[in-house]
Amino acid sequence: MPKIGMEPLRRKALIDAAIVAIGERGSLDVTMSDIAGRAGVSAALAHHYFGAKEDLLRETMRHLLRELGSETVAALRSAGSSAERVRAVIGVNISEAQFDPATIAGWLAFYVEAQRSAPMRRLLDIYGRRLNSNLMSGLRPLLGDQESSRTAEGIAAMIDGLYIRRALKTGAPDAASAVALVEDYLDMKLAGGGAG
Amino acid sequence: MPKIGMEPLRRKALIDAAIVAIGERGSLDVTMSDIAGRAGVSAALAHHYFGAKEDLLRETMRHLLRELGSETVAALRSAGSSAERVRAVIGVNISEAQFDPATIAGWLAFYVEAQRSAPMRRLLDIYGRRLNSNLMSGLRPLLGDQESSRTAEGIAAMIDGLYIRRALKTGAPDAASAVALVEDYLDMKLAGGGAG
Amino acid sequence: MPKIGMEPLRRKALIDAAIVAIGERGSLDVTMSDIAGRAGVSAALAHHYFGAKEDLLRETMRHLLRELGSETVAALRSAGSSAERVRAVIGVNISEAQFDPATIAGWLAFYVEAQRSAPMRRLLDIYGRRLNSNLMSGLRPLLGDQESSRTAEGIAAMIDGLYIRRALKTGAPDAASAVALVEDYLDMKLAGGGAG
Amino acid sequence: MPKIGMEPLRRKALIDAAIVAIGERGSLDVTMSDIAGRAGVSAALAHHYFGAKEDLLRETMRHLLRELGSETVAALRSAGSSAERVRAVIGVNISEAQFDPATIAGWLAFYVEAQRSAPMRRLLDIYGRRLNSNLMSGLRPLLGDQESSRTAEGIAAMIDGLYIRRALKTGAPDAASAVALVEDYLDMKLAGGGAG
DNA sequence: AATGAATGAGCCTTCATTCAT
DNA sequence: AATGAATGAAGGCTCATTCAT
Repeated sequence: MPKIGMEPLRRKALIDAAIVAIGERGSLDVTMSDIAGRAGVSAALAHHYFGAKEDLLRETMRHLLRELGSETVAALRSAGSSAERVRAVIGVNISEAQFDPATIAGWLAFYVEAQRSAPMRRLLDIYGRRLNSNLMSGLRPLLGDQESSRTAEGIAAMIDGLYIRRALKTGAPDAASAVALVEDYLDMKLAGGGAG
Repeated sequence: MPKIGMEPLRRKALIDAAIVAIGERGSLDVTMSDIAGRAGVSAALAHHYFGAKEDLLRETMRHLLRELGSETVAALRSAGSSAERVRAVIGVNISEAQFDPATIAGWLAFYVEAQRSAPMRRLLDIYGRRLNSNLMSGLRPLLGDQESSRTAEGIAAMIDGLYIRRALKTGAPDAASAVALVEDYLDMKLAGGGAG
Repeated sequence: MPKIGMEPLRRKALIDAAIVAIGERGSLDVTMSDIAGRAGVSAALAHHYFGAKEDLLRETMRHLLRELGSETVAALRSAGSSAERVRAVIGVNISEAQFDPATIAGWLAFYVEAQRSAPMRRLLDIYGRRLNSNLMSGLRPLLGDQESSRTAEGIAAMIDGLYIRRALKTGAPDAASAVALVEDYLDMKLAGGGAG
Repeated sequence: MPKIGMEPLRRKALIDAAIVAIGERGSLDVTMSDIAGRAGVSAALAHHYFGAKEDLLRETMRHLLRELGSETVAALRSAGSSAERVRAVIGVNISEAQFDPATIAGWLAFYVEAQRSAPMRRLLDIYGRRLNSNLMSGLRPLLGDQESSRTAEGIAAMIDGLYIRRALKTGAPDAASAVALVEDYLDMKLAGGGAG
């Protein structure tokens, strides 16, 4: 019987391969042949399923976003207090899964690409807004609108900064220390520090 | 007009053109022709003066580093207290000059490239160590070794994070707000907040 | 028409085209585009099948060697006496097939290239050793070790010399005269002439 | 005072540099910059004195020919008998001076170029005719017209063959053995061997 | 006499993409 | 469903050559 229902499998394999390839190379500057080869198929098939390279990359990014999204939902579900919600969001963004170099390299590459590609930027905006809203929902009950906003911004910046530093590997903190650094910032805020 | 002594002028023009091109494109994925064209010369001349594309890019990065270095030295010179030293360093890294989108995009592009290119990574390491040492020299008298180290790390991460967010332009803070955000963090630390 | 199994055909066509191109030009200084064009394909395809220009050239030389090898084997098979073996080897090296200007130009070009390229030199060494061993196997029973060695050297030198003179076309002898010249040398040796 | 009469010095230096460069590279595929650099001048000056690369190369070849010519004249002057004349010609063509690898590589390179360039071919033809006439003038009194012609051809072929083998260095005979090989051929001819 | 400055032309090579099977 | 075949377009790099000084 002819192989049926291969499409989802192939798409998944290609996206996974793309993540690995991008992770290794540290940028989106990977060839379709390379990705397809890692997925065990021909480059022509990759085009067959995704259209153009750009589409495959966009799907890959979407995949990363979706994964982060599910992890976040799961983490928030078991968070009781407002503070716990904030910590959950921080924890997910700097979890072992997200903080592995290949994944980080992927994120970075997409950040770079987003400067040029509107669709990519739109995807990243979604992520940004979601992160912000998740942080705000935990912070607002504790700090008020203005300070919450400021704090969310600080946390987000720190996370992004830790990502980029981690990507370069040189003396970058591991996930645990990174989380500690951000939570330390949060703790100071919750303790009433800051401009407020 | 004399046709002699063009080399330094051309090198400068080519490096400036490279920064602009990289800034516009948001990555190192620019062509020699593009860069040379912006500098008003042929691609062949760019090769004549720099050898290979890689060399031109490395020189460009070196230029960025050197500029940041001079600004830092100047800023530190007029800093009186330890706290002022730290604020000076923050101020330079998020100065109008450094925080302009094209320059930032250049930095980012080099960060990405550093994942793959050892020479680039070495250059970035220099920057990282210099930033850290500058921060530490101001923090240590105020916070002690351990907390200084932590704080320096936090500040550096925040700066990098603000850079990357700024590169995407979407709703990113301007230089002034960015400085305020980092100084807020610093103030809390100096006020005795944090893990200590 | 089936579009499968083109590889061996294309490889053959490209190698043939390379021989013609090199023959016309008289050196390896031919472009991939030229070769590909003669084979009726794009330059990109030539790269697809051979990797780099160097590889195509090496394969081309290997092809020349292999052809000479087969012809030699065939000729030796029908050689009865020792003397006939020697004549067979001479005949093959200066056969109509080998003595055609394009083929000769190819050989010459490879000789030149071998001065610079170790892989090419290795290939030519194989040819040299094989020619010598073939000549020796016929000569040794008739002339003894030392004189055989000398004679083989003389024959080989004469053949190479005739090749190079033929390549220049100007007043060079045709295959028949060339063979006669070498056989004349051989006959004198067999008749007891020379230093012995 | 302005440097006067530099022209002949520069021309000589450039031609010498060309010989060295060609000898090292084993072909005419050398750059004007390389040659000029070896001569201690700019590439522009080489053009100033020679016009185009082709002209410099032609002059270089002419120089090689002229040198061989003078050596031949000198050698013939001290040759008494006809046989000695022939040996003198052989000796000059395979003298230490002519048989050094760089010079040989130069000759070979010009042989190759002559396939394409009419002017080069004309120069080589001069050499060929001169060699033939020199050999014939010594052989004719001893062997008669027909056999002389044949013998001259054989000697010339052997010399060319020894050159090419020498260029590849691999197990090629030194000048002395090479001379011995050709003289052995000559001796057999003079002793009455051959087709006659 | 001599050279730095500058370029056009050309070549190798890579790669995304299409197509027929 | 899958792939080998094939190519156009583009980029990096080299080099002979010209020109103004």
